[in-house]
Amino acid sequence: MRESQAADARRYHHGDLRRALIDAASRVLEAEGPSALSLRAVAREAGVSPAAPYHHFKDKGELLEAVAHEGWDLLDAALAKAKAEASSPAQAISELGVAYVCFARNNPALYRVMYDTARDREDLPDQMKIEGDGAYCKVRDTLIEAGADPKDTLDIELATTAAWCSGHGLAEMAGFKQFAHLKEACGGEVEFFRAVFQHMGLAPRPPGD
Amino acid sequence: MRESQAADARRYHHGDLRRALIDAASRVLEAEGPSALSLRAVAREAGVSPAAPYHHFKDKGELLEAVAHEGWDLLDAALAKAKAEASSPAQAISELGVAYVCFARNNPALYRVMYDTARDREDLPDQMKIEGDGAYCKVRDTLIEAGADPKDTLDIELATTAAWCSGHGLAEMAGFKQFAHLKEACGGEVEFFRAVFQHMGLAPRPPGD
DNA sequence: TTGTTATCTTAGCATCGTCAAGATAGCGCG
DNA sequence: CGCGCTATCTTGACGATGCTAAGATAACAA
Repeated sequence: MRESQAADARRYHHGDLRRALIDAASRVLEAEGPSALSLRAVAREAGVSPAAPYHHFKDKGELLEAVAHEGWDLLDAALAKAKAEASSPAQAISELGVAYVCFARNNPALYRVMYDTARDREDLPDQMKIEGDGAYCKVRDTLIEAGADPKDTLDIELATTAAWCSGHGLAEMAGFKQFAHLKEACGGEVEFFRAVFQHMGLAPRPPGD
Repeated sequence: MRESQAADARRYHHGDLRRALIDAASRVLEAEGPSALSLRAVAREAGVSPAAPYHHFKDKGELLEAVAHEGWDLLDAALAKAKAEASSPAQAISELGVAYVCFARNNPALYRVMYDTARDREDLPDQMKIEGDGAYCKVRDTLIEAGADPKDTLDIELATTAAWCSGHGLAEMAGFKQFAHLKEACGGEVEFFRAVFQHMGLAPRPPGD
């Protein structure tokens, strides 16, 4: 019997179509890229009619938002893991950056959807809000742990913004083959990320700051 | 003989439809945003049938590439102007960044098309090529003029890449209203850009580097 | 003038997002 | 158990999109 399944989700005819649609969308996204992510393709992948999604999402954008939301959660988890594994706050900053860019490189289509939907809403997801304990706050906290003055709030916010923008910029650029030879010269993609971050002042600089 | 009109452009029935289509696309883009930029809308704006563009562009992507190309030229000009007006090489670096972000903020839809088409080609336009005298090279030259060691080519390329990524990252983020209060606290949008760049090590740092 | 060829239009195809109306199935209530 | 209610899903349709094929048209070359 299906009634015993976990989660308080709707489970009428299909079971939990909302969940199934998000998963189907993620599958299509990974397999065929963002341009192939049509509502009808998602419905097809989930094995339902083209109009079925409209009983769970207002429109296509709302489905994408749900997919993006999962993406932000994944990114948040990746950053948390990187922070936890760092040996020092100074190292943590650099590792957060590397983890961020690696996430974007490993999930390029999802990363794109995340920012595209954010742009459409002219807003940012909770994970990047100044309040709370999202990814943005993880970066800020790490900067404070690394020695930034927690009392100079403007300076802290600016530094966090600078770090986030740097990571996002590199994440978007890293996909272009223009940088292939630089990655090679650095001895690998991750090493390339580290080297670029050093030039951004995000990696620990040998002499005192 | 091409008749007397200027430009060696095609001018059969319409005159110069290729040119007119690019202009129409730019107009649609500025007026209605990237999501409204359909081939049919552009044809409508130019006053021709929906199939007419296919005699001048292989497909929609090629039209967008043409629009993007003009965008990169505009961006290049904006950077050249900023560099020319800077009072010192160190200032020039910061001013290049500010000019870059301002361009993106003043032409958000165009900026989007520029990078979207570049992503589709998995390549970057000439303006960002390592060779030549495009925008990328302007940044690199300015870094050298500001004191970077021109012999350490890897370091130079990494520094240029870091600068470009920082600018792009800030350009993309600057559109979110999340940062409205930061802009206010800095006393304006441009001042906000400058402040972020300082945290990225792109603005001139008081003590010698 | 005549023929050629580039240019543009008309008509059509498959797909997309979305909606309205009908069918279906699980649930509560008697 | 039976009845109805309502959420869920399907069918069918509309307008719009990217793109193609076939025909009309106008500039050029001879």
